[in-house]
Order: sequence, then structure tokens, then C-alpha cells
Amino acid sequence: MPELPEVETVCQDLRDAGLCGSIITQARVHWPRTIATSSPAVFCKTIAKHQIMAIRRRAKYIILELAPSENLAGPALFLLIHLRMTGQLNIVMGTPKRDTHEHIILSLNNNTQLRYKDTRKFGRWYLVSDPEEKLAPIGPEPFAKSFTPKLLATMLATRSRVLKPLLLDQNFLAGLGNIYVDEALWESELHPETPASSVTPEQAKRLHRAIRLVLKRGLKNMGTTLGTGKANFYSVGKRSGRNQDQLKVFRRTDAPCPRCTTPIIRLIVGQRSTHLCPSCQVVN
DNA sequence: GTCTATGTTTGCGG
DNA sequence: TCCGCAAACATAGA
Repeated sequence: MPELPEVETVCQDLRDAGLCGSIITQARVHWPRTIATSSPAVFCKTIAKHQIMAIRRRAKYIILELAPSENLAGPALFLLIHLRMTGQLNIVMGTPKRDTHEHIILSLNNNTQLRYKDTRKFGRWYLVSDPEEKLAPIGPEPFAKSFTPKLLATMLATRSRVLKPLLLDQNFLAGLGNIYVDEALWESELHPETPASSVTPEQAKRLHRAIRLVLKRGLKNMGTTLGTGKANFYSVGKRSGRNQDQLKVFRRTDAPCPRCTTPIIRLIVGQRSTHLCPSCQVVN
């Protein structure tokens, strides 16, 4: 569900909704496990009376930068939100009745609430004084200047794993999930089971371009919303993405490859459902 | 009604 | 280091 383009879309929508500048007056937790860093009671007490200063993204984390609104000498705080499979954020006016799957409600000073809804309850909130606690091991951002085709080639050269599980590993590269990995591998005409160490510099260059291409397209279309159920991706205000229309292979088993018309196949790689064109994408 | 699959991440055992 | 598996959960679809 929420991969880099979806998480970035949520961050942008939160900013557009005017969340920056709001002060958290009260927090309520209805599913304790969502709070990963302390008890719900400590979380609620700690986060209250903090102002939201900025909203940004790193990998698949939404990061809210907080500053104390009363004791100005107090330390800065960071709220890291990971949506995992089905987490959603919404901003509501007033205090409407709580939905079954709304697990956290932050009341804000302008008669609105930031609500966290998560049907499968896999999402996690981390309230920390230093975001590096969570972010340190994570790999480079795909759009970082320093993430060059050459760097990717070097990163791949020393790895013994195959491409698909490696690209899904957030400590290797940040932000990709099942959908965009399948799409990037199709774009670059690489097989998901290609050993990373066998990828040539030319292929690494193609993969680098493909990763940026599919992510950029996802961003432009404000994310991918598959199907109609509540387990799908919706940004703030239940808005769907429209990148699903741009997918070339993901969940398109038996459909013709857009490049060569060979039917797309599905297989399991690294325990993950994987889609590819058996004609365009062959193992090195 | 029942059974299976599921877009993410983490932790364990081999 | 790497891999497979299970778990954290609820729901859609067969």
C-alpha cells in the first residue's frame, strides 16, 4: 500500500490542509499497540501542548516535527508515523463520532482533529527526541542527489541476494514496496530473480532511471489505489490515487505486456507476489 | 459460512 | 549474511 509516492502524497495533503502551526491540545489512544515507544498514557501526556512545526517524509515514515507551545525551553520532539498496510490520516472538523477503526485522535487548537485509522492495525507511531533512532539504518532516498547510477551499481555489486527482495529492503534503498519494485524491474527489463552481483553497470543505469521514473509517475498521480475495499490506499480526506491506470505489470497477470504483448505472469519471489513479462525480463 | 490471500515490517531459527 | 517462516490483524473474494 503506502510506498514512497503514497506517503509523500499524504505529507503534502496534510500540509495543504494547514496542519503546520496547529497545536495539539489533547491525545486519545484507542488501540495501545499503535504507540510503539511508550505506554499510551505517557504518549498522550508527552505530546500534549506541542505545536506542529513541519511535516516531512523519510522512506515510508511521515515525520511531524513538534515544539513545545508553553514551556518554550522544552526539547523538540518528533512523531514518526508508519502506515504499514492500511494506515490512513484524516483531518475532521469538530468531534464527530469515532469510526470503528480510528485508533488515535489528536485534538487540535482550531476545532479540528487529526485522526488515525488503520483497519489491520499494523501501523505504528513513534514519539522520539531524535528521529535518527528509527532512520539511521535506512538506505538512500531514490531522489537524493547522491543516489547516482554509479552508486547503485556499486551497492548492487557486493550483494549476494536477488533483485526483488533487495529492492524491497528499506535498509538497502528507501521507499520502494511491492508495486513499484515490480514496475521498476519491468521498466528496466530486469528479472526479479537476477542476482544483484550480476547486474552490469549498463543495467544498473537502466534500473536507476526506472526507479525514478515509476516513483515520479506515482507522485504525479498522487499514489496507487487498487480495488475498492477499505484496505486500499487513500490519502487525507479519503482521496484515491490514480496511478493504478499506469501500472504495466502489477496485478496484471495474463494481460499482454505493453512492450511485446506476451502475457504477464505472476510468481512468488522472496515470499512476495511478483509480476513480470517472461519475454522482456530474463535472468542474467 | 469457510477458506485463502494480502500491498509492510520485525524477529527468530537454520 | 541470507533465507524462510511466522506474527501483528481485518477484510475481500472465491
